[in-house]
Amino acid sequence: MPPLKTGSNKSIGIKEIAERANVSIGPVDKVLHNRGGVSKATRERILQAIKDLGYTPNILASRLKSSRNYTIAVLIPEATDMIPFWFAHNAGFEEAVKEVSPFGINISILTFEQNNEASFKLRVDEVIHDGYDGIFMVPVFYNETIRLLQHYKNLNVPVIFFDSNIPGLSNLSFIGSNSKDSGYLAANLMDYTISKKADILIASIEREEDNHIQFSVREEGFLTYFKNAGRRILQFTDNTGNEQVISKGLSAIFRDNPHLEGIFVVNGIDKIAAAVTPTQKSNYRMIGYDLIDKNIQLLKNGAIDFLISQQPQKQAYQGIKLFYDYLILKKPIAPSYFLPLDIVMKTNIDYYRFL
Amino acid sequence: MPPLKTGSNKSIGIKEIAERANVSIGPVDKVLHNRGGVSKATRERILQAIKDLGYTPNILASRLKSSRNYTIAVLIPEATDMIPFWFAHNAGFEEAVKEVSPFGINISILTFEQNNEASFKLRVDEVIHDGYDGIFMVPVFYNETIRLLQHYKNLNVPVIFFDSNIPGLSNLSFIGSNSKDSGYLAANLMDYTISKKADILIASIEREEDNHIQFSVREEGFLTYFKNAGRRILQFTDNTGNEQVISKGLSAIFRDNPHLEGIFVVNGIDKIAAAVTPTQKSNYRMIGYDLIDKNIQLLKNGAIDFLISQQPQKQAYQGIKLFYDYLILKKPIAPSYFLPLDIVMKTNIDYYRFL
DNA sequence: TGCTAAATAGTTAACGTACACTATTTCGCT
DNA sequence: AGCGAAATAGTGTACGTTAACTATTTAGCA
Repeated sequence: MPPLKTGSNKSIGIKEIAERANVSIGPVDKVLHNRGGVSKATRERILQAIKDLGYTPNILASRLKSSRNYTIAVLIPEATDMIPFWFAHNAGFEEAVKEVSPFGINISILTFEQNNEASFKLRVDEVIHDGYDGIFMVPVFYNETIRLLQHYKNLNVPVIFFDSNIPGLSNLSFIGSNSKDSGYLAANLMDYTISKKADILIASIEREEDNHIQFSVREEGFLTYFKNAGRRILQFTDNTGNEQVISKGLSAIFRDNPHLEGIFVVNGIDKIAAAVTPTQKSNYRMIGYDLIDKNIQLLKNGAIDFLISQQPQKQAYQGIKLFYDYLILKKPIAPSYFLPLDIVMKTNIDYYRFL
Repeated sequence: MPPLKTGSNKSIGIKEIAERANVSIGPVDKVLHNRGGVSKATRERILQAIKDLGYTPNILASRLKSSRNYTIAVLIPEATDMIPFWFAHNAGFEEAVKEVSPFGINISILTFEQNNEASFKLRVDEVIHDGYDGIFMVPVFYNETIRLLQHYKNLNVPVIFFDSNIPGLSNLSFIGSNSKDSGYLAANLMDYTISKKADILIASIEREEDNHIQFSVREEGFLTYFKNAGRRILQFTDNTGNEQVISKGLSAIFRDNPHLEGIFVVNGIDKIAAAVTPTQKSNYRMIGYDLIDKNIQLLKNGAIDFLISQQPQKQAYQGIKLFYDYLILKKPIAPSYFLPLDIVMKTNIDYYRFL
């Protein structure tokens, strides 16, 4: 059998289609870019020639000549010691920029405080004022997001959400993972690792600076799985952030619930896991979120059993490449891209530490 | 804080470095490509100018002009109904080719029969005879692989292994996953999902056409985890491929081993799972490999609990992009790239069905 | 009909690089 | 010193596209 070859050899350029349409390359280029100034008849002929010859633009030559630059504004919460989650995206942005910058796509990273609408508004003002060719953002605050969208809708500038979604808006696309499914998955995994009738604790940490909606959707997914399963599900919510307090609270729960075997931690698993002694831990399975350094440490030493990762680097990487697809390659963009929910444990964590 | 901008604006080309080195672009180009014909002194000056100005070649212009083409031979076992695993790579190859073909990288897929060294030899002959600019291959047969490597070593043509590795050879790199770790991971997962002292069965199907080495390494990793764990580990190997026979064999094992709770299937989990009745299945956890269609079906209907994926599409995609990195961007290539071992279950499978 | 403006079509100069080709310099040798 | 070959340096064209600019045609109107 003959080997399968890819790629075409004879390149068909605007010169060829000009020839076939009996015009010079001028009008061809005008047609290709909808720049007007071409009579209807020749336009038709050119269009036909393009179809006949199967013309595909040479993006190399195109980029070389035009050298139009696109700057994408990346609106992302600021990573802090409290919320190190947002650190992870950087690697993805870097990698993506390396690939697409020869094509004129660059990014401006604009951070804001996750719990501070004013700081978000400031950035939105900036983005509107400075004028970007694309927006890649976490739509944390509804009203300001709307404002940004409305401004850029008229300008036909692509806005893509990531990490969390607000459905029904005029953004071009969303890339991230499905929070509800992630809760459902966690429940499924939990179900496998504890005994049939054991109780489960849902633990969370209430902090002003967090994205509550996403967390409650995780919980919703988790609860959906166990609906009518006849398990007793307990709740523990801390709002101090103090390890001593958490430790005390959990100890009381452990004492009062002898059938408890699993702990699903909606957020801040580093705090929760640190508040559980190794002796206590040996009786429970703990599942939580996010491959931040602290959590990886806790996973490795057995304080955490499973982490579910939303692959932030990949979100960043793929997201930027979506702008490349849209702006340079003119490819159609799907309304949403869901990345896999990775199950990470002690024995496969090392493979997830890089992009 | 000012926004972080990426990418440089003022482009420095060979013209600029020529100017700074007080020569015309001719010698600059010669130096850049080591084509000789430049005196030592001017060579030094040019090199210095390149360093001073931080020149990076414009790959767009470079590609546009030279239009040198690279064809990569992909040596991969033929996918069949018996071994559908190799189907999965196609999507990855396609995706990668789409991205790199503007840069002149194309592939020729050459398939061989996995259990037939003669067919492999034929392909090696072909690859040697036709002359390729890169080889991406599954090194199934040792001697022929050596022959191919020796031929291309002198020509400085990059050879990259994928899926399985033969360490210590002169290939440029390997991309795939670590089979031993995958067995170890499976064991870890199994340990979580069955009770403390339960027995485990390791099941496999012996077929001529399979890659035995990889399978035994999986088993080795699995056994390593349970070394000294005090669990009883049973073995079941079928060499008929007949569902009836497998079913009988398993039933006997189930009958004789009341403490059996987990089944680790090294290969051919579709056959094994199909031979277990739903009633029987309710007593066991089953973990196996490969996201082939049949297995996905079985995972969805509960006949399989966990699948470990080696991400064949991703291997294919990343592998081809390695050639792009090496041949076009002249980036250094690491000796090995290990892809994550994904844990897939009913509740996250849908996110793994695409690349 | 003749003139002008508007509409349409054609020409051309880059973009940064590769490389073949030509021009100049260097240097050995008689 | 003068010649020619070898070594080195410089020039120019093309890759396919963009877009500004120029040329031509069409059409409106007095």
